[in-house]
Amino acid sequence: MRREASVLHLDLDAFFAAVEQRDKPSLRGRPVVVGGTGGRGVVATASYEARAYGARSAMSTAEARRRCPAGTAFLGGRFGAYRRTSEVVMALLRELSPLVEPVSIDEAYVDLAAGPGSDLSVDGVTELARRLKADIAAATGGVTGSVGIGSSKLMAKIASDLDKPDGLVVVPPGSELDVLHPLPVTRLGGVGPATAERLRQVGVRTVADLAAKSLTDLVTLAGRAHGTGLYQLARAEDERPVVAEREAKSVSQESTFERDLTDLAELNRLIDAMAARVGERLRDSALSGRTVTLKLRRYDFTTMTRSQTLPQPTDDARQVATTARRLLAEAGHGGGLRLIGVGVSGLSQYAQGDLFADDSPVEEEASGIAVEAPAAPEPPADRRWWPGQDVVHDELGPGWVWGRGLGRVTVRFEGPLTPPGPVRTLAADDPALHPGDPPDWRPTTMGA
DNA sequence: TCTGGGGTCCTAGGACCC
DNA sequence: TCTGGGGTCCTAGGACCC
Repeated sequence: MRREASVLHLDLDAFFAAVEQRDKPSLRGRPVVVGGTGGRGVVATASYEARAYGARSAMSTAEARRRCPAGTAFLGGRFGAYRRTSEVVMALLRELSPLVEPVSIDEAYVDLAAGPGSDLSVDGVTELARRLKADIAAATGGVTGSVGIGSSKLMAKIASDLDKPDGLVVVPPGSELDVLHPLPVTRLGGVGPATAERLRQVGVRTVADLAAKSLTDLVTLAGRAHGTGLYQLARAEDERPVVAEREAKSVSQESTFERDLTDLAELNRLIDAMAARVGERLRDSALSGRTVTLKLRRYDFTTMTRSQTLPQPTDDARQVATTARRLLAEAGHGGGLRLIGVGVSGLSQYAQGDLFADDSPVEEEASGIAVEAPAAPEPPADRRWWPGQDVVHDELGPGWVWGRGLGRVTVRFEGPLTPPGPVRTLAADDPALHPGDPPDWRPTTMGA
């Protein structure tokens, strides 16, 4: 805990949904749910309008559909658009200080004490946050964020959560415990459902209750590391530094299927495809790893992992795939699998095979698909389109997919800088309709 | 039509080594 | 030769986060 409120936490509000509402004017002010739109999808983000009907992150999309009224937009994610917007925000944070720790695409800590601004008084950081929020909204086309500032990561994060959305809370140094102690323990990072239930059983509901427990009690209850952590957080003791660069510890790829799969050849082909993507990502980041992990989720949702550590690190898709296939053969797949994941951990900087790797196109071969899989059947025309997708029509211009089915696709033709636009239903195989790029939300100043 | 996908960190037991 | 102790690696699972 520092003597000044010099740690800032930013949390963008309902971020995915906010980007969708920016780019799709007809959705502004209306309920929007972003996430998996298939039968086994879950909600990634619900707009505040959708939250009013009870839609929540991590809820199954089926449940959100039950709760939300007709006309609610259920969209798959457009991660390229989110990433671009996030980069604009992170760049603004780096103007405050070089020490910026992104936690996720929509969240970051900033160490203001490492920045050029010297006024770390409560008034000073409040004014800084006010300007930051205005800059973010202006640069992103209206995406808002909640800012918390305090004497530690703990307090900054708690503060940003106190007044969502579009909030600004500074916890003055010295008042940490006044803010912390009345809160439910579940507001502390690291207290999830399991820990909350155990704490409840010993009469702990608030952070003040937690602070009354002895270190020994908490270690017994939650384990050595976690118990010690809880003991300190309850006292606002938090010395965790803001860390700009964190090295990746693992790279993985997983997929839940629309229906449970039982066919070994099909499962092996999926392993190959996932291994190919993992290998590609490893090589993109110049990493290789020694431990290959296969994750399986069975028909009954029980989850297991099987791993094997190789003698040498690898970034080779074939080696990852071969290892994962063997792990699957040993683990079995009786009853059917709903999910498979392939991952590599134990990472190091340099790929062992790099010096000798040919740069011929091994990837298709490595995936196994070109070698032994029958050619994937061309998906039906309407399967090319998914809700929320950016498209462009040769005559009608840019727009986005509202829905699809029965050989048709419904598109709304509008963009971030247009008024709400018209809806047209087209043949799914309309040759004039193409996948599009995320639209630019910034008004063009030069002729583009 | 229950329950995504990408991660991190911790624990615990057994193997193995000194 | 009847019983040690510590350290590291590997594997599996669980809790948690966004």
